[in-house]
Amino acid sequence: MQNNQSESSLSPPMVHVVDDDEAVLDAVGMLLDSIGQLNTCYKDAQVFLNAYNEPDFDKHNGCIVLDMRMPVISGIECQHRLEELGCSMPIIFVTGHGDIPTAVEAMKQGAVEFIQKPYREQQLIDAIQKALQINLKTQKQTKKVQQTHSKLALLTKRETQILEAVVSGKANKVIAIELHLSQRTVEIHRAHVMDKMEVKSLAELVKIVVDASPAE
Amino acid sequence: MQNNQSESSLSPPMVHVVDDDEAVLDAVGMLLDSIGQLNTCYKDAQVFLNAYNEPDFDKHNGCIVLDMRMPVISGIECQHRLEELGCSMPIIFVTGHGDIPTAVEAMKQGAVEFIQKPYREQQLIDAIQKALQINLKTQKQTKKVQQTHSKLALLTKRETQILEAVVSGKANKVIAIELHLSQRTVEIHRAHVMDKMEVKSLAELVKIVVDASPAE
DNA sequence: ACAGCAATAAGCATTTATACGTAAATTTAG
DNA sequence: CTAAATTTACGTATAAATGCTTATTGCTGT
Repeated sequence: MQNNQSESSLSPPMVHVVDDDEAVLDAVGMLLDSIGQLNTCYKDAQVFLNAYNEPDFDKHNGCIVLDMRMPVISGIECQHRLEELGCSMPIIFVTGHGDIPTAVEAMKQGAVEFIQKPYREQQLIDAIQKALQINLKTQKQTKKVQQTHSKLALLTKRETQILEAVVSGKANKVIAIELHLSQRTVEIHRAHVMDKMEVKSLAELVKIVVDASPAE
Repeated sequence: MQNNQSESSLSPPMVHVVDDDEAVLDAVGMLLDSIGQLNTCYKDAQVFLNAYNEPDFDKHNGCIVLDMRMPVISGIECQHRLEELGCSMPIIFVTGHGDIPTAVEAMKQGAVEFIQKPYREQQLIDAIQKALQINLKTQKQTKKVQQTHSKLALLTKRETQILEAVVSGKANKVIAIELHLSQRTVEIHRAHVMDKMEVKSLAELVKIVVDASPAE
């Protein structure tokens, strides 16, 4: 297994715009073009989801602007499908005839904005900017966690055991007794752990391991 | 100064109801009484905030039902104040004449529900139940974080400085040079930090400090 | 003004903990 | 069977924790 992380944070983010009203779609597309923002437009949710499932589709770098009221697959439905597909891009909803329960539902599902038509262009641009900022932050965090997991995968069983004990704050002496080992053996495993995890201090080790743990 | 954290996770949760309409307030109070749910009613946000700032007020065990439209201090304003006061109780908004932007704003600020009047009683009960569940889940974490902050507040400037350096992984020797101190002085401050933070190992220290840091 | 206290700083000595280098034996998995 | 993993001994060096002591500063209450 290798490090297959591409440097997505370096490539420009894509804004995916989904709206069944072609006039709106074109307008938003041109608006984004005018500010030099990379974008792709989709005439309905199904077309977007199909594109999303293409192997070369970047599922994590950018954000999504979703119209609420669309035929066949609604914005909310699309949000749910994306959730299931593990999409990490923030969603901005745009709607003409929204009601409060729908807006609340969308926000509870994690939407970053819910904008009503008609809106000022700047309003949408601000929301997109904010969404992209959130996305950038998520990406960095996710990347770090994945890198830590790659390193953790390189540890042997014993090393993992020692790592857990060390991170939980036990002294080498204690670990040695608990695992029926000599102190020297613990020291060597510990040194290997520090090497493989690419850290120079216990503090760093604890931080990256805790960060990459279940609760987050 | 002592450990003044009570074992709130063991005591029954309190539902705080804030509504300027006395009829509504009484009705909700009785509804909650009828299902055996501990509750306190407040006739406006100021009364609630005053109670909140009483020293014996449990700031973390329960949830809050907030009316949106109230004189002097609105629901949203109250939410903001509570946020600033470090309140970790989930908020359920109830409103008669809400609009989408307000609802979206409330949800963005972390509200768990936004219910429109008139609502079915069961709807409110479900929301409260869900809020209390969320509260239970986050309580232990929040409690730990606040306890850490209490301990951090007991540190002197120097000790805080040393803490930061230690947590960032620097050796005493390095810290001594950077702060123009002798190693012995660093060792003493460090020992005081360990005492005051009530930890026995560097690993524990790093964990509680990182846990209680801005990014969370 | 003076005594008392907390914070800060530091020296000296001791013990414990951690980090490595060298060497070698055993076990395990491909 | 070979390579990687695991284990350990002996020894040295650096780092950290701790006890005891001293001293300066700045604030506080009488």
